[in-house]
Amino acid sequence: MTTPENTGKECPAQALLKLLAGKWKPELFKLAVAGPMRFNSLLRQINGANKQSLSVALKELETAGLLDKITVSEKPLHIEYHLSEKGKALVPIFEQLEGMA
Amino acid sequence: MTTPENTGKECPAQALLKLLAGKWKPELFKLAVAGPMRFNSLLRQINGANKQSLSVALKELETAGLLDKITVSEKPLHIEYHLSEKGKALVPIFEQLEGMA
DNA sequence: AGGAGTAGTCATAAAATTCTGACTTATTGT
DNA sequence: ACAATAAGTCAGAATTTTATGACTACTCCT
Repeated sequence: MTTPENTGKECPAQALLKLLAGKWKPELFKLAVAGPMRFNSLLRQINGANKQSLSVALKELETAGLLDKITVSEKPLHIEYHLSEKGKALVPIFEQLEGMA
Repeated sequence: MTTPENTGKECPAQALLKLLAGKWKPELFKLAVAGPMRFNSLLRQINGANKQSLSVALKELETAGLLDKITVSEKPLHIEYHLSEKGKALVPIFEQLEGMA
């Protein structure tokens, strides 16, 4: 018993909920559904957001496998964040949530 | 316009997500699905939880209309927290989330 | 009348999240 | 060569969330 608390059997939904509820996350998710996103654009279009938080949020969503980070090696050479398959699977859940809010 | 940012058109899912993701919330929700809950019992059975946070969490869930607070005027005279209809409507969403976690 | 149980509140403290502003690295346009 | 754009990182500050421990008020049992 190295950890007296939370010894494993935690709520499975907990982690996912916390991930999705973080600041700017739902915003990002919604935008990702609409199409590929780019860092600096997000910074401009999401009123009030700051680099740091967006950066962290994107990284978390990516780590969780909800977003794919893609380097586009063309013309202006940039990075795009796309909704992954796993991310798309969450869309109906978001819709239900919005439906009952 | 006390708040210069987030002037209205926010993600509808945002608030609900934040509500559900707070500490002990999923735990409480799960227990509420299993049956009526009582304050001191929760304090004992939820390892690591503290009065204050539970109190606040219950109040928030109640305010959001997910739990009903019922005073039982019988024998030992106590209070019970029940899952409301609105709360029950969230159950399938939780299940889906758990399914993909 | 005294002790235990139930359901909290309150002020304060510690911890986690989010924000700010300065700085970085690489690519592109003129 | 220089400035702008793109995509960040970093340290420190401000804010928000959670946790602690002490205390209240009411009921129940003996």
